[in-house]
Amino acid sequence: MDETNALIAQRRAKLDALRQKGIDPFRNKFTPDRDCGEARAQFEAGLLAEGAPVALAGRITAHRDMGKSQFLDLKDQSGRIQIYAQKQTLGDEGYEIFKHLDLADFIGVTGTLFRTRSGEPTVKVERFTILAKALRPPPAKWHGLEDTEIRYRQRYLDLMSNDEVKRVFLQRSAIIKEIRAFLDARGYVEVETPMMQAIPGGAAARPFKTHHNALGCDFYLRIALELPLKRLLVGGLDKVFEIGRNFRNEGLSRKHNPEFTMLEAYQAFGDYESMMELVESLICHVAEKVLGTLIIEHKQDQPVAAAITAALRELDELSFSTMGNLMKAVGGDAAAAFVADIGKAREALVAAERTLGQAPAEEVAKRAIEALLVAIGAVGLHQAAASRGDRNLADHFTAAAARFDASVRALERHTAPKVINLTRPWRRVKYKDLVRERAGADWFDLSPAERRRRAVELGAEIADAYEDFEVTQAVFEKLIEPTLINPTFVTHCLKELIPLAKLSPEDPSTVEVFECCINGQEISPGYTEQNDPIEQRERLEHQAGGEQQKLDEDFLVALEHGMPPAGGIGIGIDRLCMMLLGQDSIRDVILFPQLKPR
RNA sequence: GGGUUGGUAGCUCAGUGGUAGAGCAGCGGCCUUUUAAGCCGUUGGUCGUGGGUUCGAGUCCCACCCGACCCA
Repeated sequence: MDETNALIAQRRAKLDALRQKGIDPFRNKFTPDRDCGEARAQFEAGLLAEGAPVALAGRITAHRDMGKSQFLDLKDQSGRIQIYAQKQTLGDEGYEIFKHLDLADFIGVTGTLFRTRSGEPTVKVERFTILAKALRPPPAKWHGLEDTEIRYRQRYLDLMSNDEVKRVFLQRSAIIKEIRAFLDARGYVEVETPMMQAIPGGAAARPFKTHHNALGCDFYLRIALELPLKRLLVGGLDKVFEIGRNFRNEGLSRKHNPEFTMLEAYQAFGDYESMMELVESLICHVAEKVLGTLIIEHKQDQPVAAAITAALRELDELSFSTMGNLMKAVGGDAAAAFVADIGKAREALVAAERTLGQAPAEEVAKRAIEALLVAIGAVGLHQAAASRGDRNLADHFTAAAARFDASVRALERHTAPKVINLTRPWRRVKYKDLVRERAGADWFDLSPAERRRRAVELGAEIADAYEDFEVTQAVFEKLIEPTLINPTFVTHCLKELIPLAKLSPEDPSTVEVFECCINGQEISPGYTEQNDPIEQRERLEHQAGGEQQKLDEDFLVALEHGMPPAGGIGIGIDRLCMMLLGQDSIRDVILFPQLKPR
């Protein structure tokens, strides 16, 4: 945001020069007769003939100066079209002004369509108007904008220079539009409920707190949409939904933004089974409308590149840090052999990295793993000899081998193409059956202490304070959920996890719910909603844990007035977009992700 | 919160203690069908911030700020 920059000063000087000439560089209005992309497409399709007049407006994104004529690229949301200006058409003065236009300026042009020698549809400019002068230079011409911090803080620059980013956000908009269309067609009514609540409920999460001056009381930003929507079921709105922002005062990560968008929908006289059908149909509808397919492939170039870069650093670190001590411990020849082996592994890694972009990422990952196995072999071979001479060195080798192992595991996650197949019907499996499948058929027959021990054996992190059901849930979240790439309805979860759902008559230790997992993430929960006010109070009191969380008494009063049996769902819109649009980070599907203020 | 890693020109990046660089963008010149146009010339830096070590720091050390990734 440097104000003294020479490039900015130059542009301001140009602005002043224009004003001197009596030209207003910030116009109120110019009316194009079509979009840039539209004009190009219509010309290509023969709908506009050679010589057809057009009026277009857009931002200048490139220019090729030929002396007495020049080509510019004009870009608007629809796309890009080339324009061509000649000195003889614009006149000496007009051409002089045109020549001093800057990249990123907005202009409007009128002229006629023609095709250049190389076949490019082009507008021969007859008149032009400067619509908005850009006083700062745009980011790179063909590198795009790479700096993640600027991309997130100044998203407009990201959108301006990275077409792929623009595409993602246009598709996010299309996804939300199709969700509305789908629910509307099924007779759901869209409503809006308060974001500021005296008692935040409907989920277990830390809320943001704010204060209302006139009312003299505190409010919380909502953490879920659930409780107001259920009040509407009581009121007789039988099919309702809301798409809105929730706020949770918790950590930020690849999967979490403090404010995120949820869809919640409730249907009177539905249950968790009818809601599974809804979720399945809704997501398939959206995928087909927006993507035109139910088979979604995710590129893995970025995680593979990151894993290889990390592995290269490990390799370099090892050869630099051990060389001297290794010479002392095992002698020059052996040390040289070791370094040569590591060097070979390094070369193979670099070679693999170079093929990224050409070869499929999963092939690259496989080659990188082979390279790392060479390095691990070399470490193993020399470790025994080295450890006789030097204790610290042996520790160093052990640590290095462990880090290489970690790198291999990271790469192994990407050795198969990542494809999500949304073709129906989606798998439905009971929570307990899935846990038995992955953690042992006898899982629920074990004593709590045995379960805890096996969970640790399986690699889950178990805190001492965990209750028994939390141990099972940790196994589910850490070991099972990440493997559920294709859509899976995990039904009948443990009742302790979900206080707002009805118990399952066939197994009262579970509730009639599902968690729909896709892409290794929970995307959509759905319940047969609890409508027994007495039962609901008990469950909430048990969850509330006494004083720490206040009960929403008005919600319980509403239930006492009678809520019809109902099914409800939530869908995390951001995660749905990540899954459908192949984005690994929630920040890449939220226009303005939360960052710390500068 | 912890680990790893990054911040150098408008952008993308080099720069392993000894005169701060390249490409693109910019500015000037040549060129009336170019398209990552080309050719010639040229401007541009608080090296994230603040300390320290040193004859000398973009580079080494310490603290802090802001990102990214992984973990909690």
